[in-house]
Amino acid sequence: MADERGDTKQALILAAGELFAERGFEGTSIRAIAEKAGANVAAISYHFGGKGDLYTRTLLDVVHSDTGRPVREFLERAEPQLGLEGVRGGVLGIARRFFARLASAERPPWRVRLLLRAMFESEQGRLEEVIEESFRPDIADLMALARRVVPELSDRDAMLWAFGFMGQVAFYIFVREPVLRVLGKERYDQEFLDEAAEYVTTSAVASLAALRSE
Amino acid sequence: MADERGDTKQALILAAGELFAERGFEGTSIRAIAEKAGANVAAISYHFGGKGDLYTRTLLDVVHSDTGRPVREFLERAEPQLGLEGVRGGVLGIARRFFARLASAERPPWRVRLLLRAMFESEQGRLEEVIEESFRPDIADLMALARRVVPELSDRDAMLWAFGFMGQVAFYIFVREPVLRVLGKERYDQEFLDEAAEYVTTSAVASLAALRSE
DNA sequence: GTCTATAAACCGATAGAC
DNA sequence: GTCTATCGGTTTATAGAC
Repeated sequence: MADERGDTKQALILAAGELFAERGFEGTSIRAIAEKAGANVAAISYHFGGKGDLYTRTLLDVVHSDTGRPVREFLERAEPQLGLEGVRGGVLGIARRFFARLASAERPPWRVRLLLRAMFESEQGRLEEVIEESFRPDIADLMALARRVVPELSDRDAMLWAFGFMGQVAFYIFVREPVLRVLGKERYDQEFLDEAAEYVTTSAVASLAALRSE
Repeated sequence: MADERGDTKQALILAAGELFAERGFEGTSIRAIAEKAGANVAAISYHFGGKGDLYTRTLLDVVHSDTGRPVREFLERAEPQLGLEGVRGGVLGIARRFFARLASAERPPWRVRLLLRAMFESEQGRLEEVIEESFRPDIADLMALARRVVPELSDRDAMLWAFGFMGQVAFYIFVREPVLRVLGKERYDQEFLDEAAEYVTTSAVASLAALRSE
């Protein structure tokens, strides 16, 4: 930390993360990374050991970059018990924050895309860390949220509800291109993201109500 | 067809499809494909022209392999107008057929995974064909199904409902590894798939009801 | 800490024998 | 239609000069 500026190192992580997210691990060469980062290829071995270690580093970087945990934060300030009307505003806020990442300029969407890709390509190392530090906590938080409304919800039902919510949101990231094609758009615009967040919320609340009345 | 046994060719398509689905285009070498197919590397150039053309061929093969269109088939035999109770059985059947692909041995799950990967990795060619012949028709069918229950549904709402349904199902394929890890299972078993199909149906019907009463 | 030069392995493609 | 042998290019990684 004392004798390293960390400038090149950070530039490499940033460039690598973006390239890995868009082209995948195998589709990204260390030369492309170095070029994008304005650094030398040898710097990758020097700073990280190799391409695989750099990949791991980019994943950890995204996982630990405190982008905020919308669900957790809502849980902390919400009432211990919620009605269907009370939970709607919370879920909508969460959905909006998730969807905001898809189009935000300051926090580029490749981060969440990198995580999704890592979960998809189970081969390449460090999936363990992504699951335990990102996926599992998010699912657990969503399950807790569901139980604020329906306390007697079984583990299985709460989990299915959480998967259903995450699945709907994730869909817009991992099949982005087909969705945009069908929409006839070049990129997600704010209007569509708002409507999508609104619908996902409606769906989640309605599903919760259906689970309660079973 | 007359002077080719088609044995090697078919074996190559099958082996390539499975490898592309699991490791991606860049992560799969023609040597690995040839070995898995029990053929020679040169056979790939001979039969298809090159690796890229073989990839295209595997995609077209999956798209055109008439695995059945559950939604379309239900639409054809269902009443022109459906109540919420009437649609539930149909949606459940559709969901079950989708989920059955995740664990079936005879119709291997890598086919749908290959399609999803192609939609995710928008770079590699022939995405157009996958969208137009698989994604768009499925979405259109789902939208038509929604309108059997809520005829006055707007395009936007019908589409969001379709995306929501597809998203939930796709989630279990796309993030298979993390989901299995959280479930503490090695692979999807019939019991879980049944419960998941049941929940997705409940969620879809409840969402439809919510859209109708808005 | 940065760079050039290069090693060693692998890649896709194919010429040419059978 | 199948195979071996090989070409030319690219990959990751690193030794060694600065």
